[in-house]
Amino acid sequence: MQISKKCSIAIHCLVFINEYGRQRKVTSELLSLSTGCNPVIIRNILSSLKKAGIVAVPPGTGGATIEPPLEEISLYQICRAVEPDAISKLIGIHSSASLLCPVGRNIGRVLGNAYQTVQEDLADSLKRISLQNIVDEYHAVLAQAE
Amino acid sequence: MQISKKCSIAIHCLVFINEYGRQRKVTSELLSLSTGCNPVIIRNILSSLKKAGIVAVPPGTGGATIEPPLEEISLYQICRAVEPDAISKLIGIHSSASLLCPVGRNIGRVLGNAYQTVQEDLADSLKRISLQNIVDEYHAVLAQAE
DNA sequence: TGTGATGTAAAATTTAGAATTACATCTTCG
DNA sequence: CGAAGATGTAATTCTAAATTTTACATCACA
Repeated sequence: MQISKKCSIAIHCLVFINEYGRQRKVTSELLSLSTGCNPVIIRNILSSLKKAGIVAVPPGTGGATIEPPLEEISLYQICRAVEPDAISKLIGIHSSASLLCPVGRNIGRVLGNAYQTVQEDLADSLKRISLQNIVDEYHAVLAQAE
Repeated sequence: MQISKKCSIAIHCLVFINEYGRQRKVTSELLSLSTGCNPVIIRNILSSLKKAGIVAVPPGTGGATIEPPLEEISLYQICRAVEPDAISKLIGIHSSASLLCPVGRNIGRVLGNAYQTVQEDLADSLKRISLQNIVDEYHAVLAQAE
């Protein structure tokens, strides 16, 4: 029960800013048109990305730009910025187990330990993909779509 | 938005069956008491595990048993059995992107390609953990809890 | 100082997950 | 045979989480 589409929307926004940010001012309004979701969601996402140092948004006047070089931005950072505990809550654990049963009393801890490895593997996997990779992929898909 | 607690409940059931299945008949009623969730959910989960060849449930008389050796059952198999497309839908993709925008038109495919790698990594990670590992961990936690 | 932006809180809506109800079916035992 | 104790599953209801919307405060520049 966990990684929502916020992460995908964030990537969409970053690709868009990268493509068009030099030609025009990219506002949350514009991004909301391209992504098809509410401007408020965009603002929340940009706000999170800003706090993580991934984008800069000048106050008052608006218009987002990407801060670090694309190779240095990983999917992990994006995901982490937008949904801080998506990864730690990757696999849901039932909280209703009976304390009267030895299995019920301890299953939570057992699962937590086992899942931690998986979560670390997932984090590593996300760290290996950079925004640069995504942008390259975007251009490849774009070229092929003609 | 994705891996539900069904997977955890399934593991709970399997550990329980492994611990007590030799002494008594483990019914869905009993498992529902230990897990704290509805007998129907347990039956659905056992039914999925049965189809995947992980447990056997004699018709009519009831009482679940584990089929293959514990080392041969991976978390991947369990997860797969219980929620066939949890992994392929690990990270949500927004479907509302505008077709009028080049980014919007192609972002779905771009994200799909990028996420596929992540999904494969996750699957590999889940394959590396066996039910035997979980049972060992359970006994370790049990010993430590005294 | 008015306009076009962003930043957020709070409420409403939608959707997915989980629980419940209901009933069909199966096997063994009295 | 037929009642009892199980599972199998469809259909419905309930609940919690995600998403969207509304509303309004704030900021910079012309």
